[in-house]
Amino acid sequence: MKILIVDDEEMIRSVLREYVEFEGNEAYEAADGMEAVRLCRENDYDLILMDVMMPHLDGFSAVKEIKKSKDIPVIMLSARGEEYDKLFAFEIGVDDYVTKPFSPKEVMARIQAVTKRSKSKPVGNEIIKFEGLEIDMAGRNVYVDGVKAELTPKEYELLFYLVRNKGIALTREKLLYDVWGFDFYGDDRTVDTHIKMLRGNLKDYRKFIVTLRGLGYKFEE
Amino acid sequence: MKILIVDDEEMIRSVLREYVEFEGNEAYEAADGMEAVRLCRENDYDLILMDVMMPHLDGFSAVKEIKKSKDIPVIMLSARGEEYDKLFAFEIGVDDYVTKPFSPKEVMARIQAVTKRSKSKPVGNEIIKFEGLEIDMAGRNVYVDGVKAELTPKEYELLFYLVRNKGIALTREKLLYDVWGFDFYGDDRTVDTHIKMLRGNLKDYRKFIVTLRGLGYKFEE
DNA sequence: TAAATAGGTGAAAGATGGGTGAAAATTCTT
DNA sequence: AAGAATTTTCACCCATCTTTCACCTATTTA
Repeated sequence: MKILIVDDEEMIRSVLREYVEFEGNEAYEAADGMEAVRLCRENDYDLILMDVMMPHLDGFSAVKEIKKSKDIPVIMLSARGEEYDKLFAFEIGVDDYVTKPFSPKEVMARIQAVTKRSKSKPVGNEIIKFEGLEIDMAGRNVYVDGVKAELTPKEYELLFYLVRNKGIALTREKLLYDVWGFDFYGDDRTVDTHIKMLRGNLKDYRKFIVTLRGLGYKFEE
Repeated sequence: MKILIVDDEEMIRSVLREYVEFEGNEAYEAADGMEAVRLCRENDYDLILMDVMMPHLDGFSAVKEIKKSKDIPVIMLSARGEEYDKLFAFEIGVDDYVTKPFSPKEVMARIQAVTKRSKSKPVGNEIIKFEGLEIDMAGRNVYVDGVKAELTPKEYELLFYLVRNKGIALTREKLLYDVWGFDFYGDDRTVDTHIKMLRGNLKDYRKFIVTLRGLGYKFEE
């Protein structure tokens, strides 16, 4: 098993590495969220141990970014008393979390549990329907009145994001950050163009994508 | 929640029943499509777990028949490798499907997902009410006696700000600074005009926006 | 009561924002 | 390497929104 350890403290990384390797795994290290994201783009890991508080890019944002392209189990490491939203953690797909200071043994036990669990993780085939618009996020399929709509990758991402946040007003900035990624530094109007394309592909159901003048867009049933 | 389990194998039915009841739901059983259709005519269920392959009347045909009169969420149970037309499943209104052999846990997760989805239609967004005035900040919606009020961006911003600070006296200067932005160097009376427009759009509920002579405005319940 | 002050109002000029199409840049295929 | 597909930028245009301002009415004060 290839395990990526992400923490800004060299000491913690080396302690974890020792135990991870002792159990017969390969350990890799990253000193902050940014580096973790970069490494995950280029390599495949079986599990990530991710600290919450780090310079440059915090653990949550990093996980969010990584989970966009790869579904890797994640265990968060947080300092005792560090307040964070567990529900939020669950939403972005964190599998478990450990509070510092932790015993390495405890971490190893969590690793065992998570990897065993994720192996039997079911694949979702959830189908969401809005009138004649059918959306299968897991299967990356969208049907317009029963006919498969051929969307580009960005269009799928954008639509899925809008649907996941249906009824909520989303600014262009938020869309760019969450759909395009924190590292996208481009024009706001990029969103407009993709919305245009998406609307074109949704035919009659373009009505679900509502423009909020002066703000952005939202998906509304 | 009343859940109807439809499968010709007694074993599968009882396993599912156990889990369904464990989660605090009422379980009902049918051994084939025909029986399921009959039961649905006479009773109301909140969800149906329907096997595809069954004697007398298969799952698809049964669902098609049931959906004619009642819109009940359906999760299909299909054997691995059983080939069937997913598009057809979409069309007749199947909400999700699970492949056998499945872990009961998996099925329960799907049930949760499907029911949560159909329940959370009112998006769970916080809607603040003042008599017949409903305000949904996340969704950028304002309803006056149930009718959507079409506000301009500034009007939304202004109203939301007033409501967030309800009961608090706000000077024109503070409103300009917080709603318009620190970099706005314009006339005080701009606020007046927007208040006017806002009041016009709130109809009877204009009364909530109180003028404080010599000071500014406040929102008061 | 008259004058002074503050807020309400309507109209009109000016600014802004978003849809759109096309072209440029990038990425993916062959 | 060339070609195709996709993403991104950008400028134009029009509808909408914002802001100002002059005038009016209401309230307060002298």
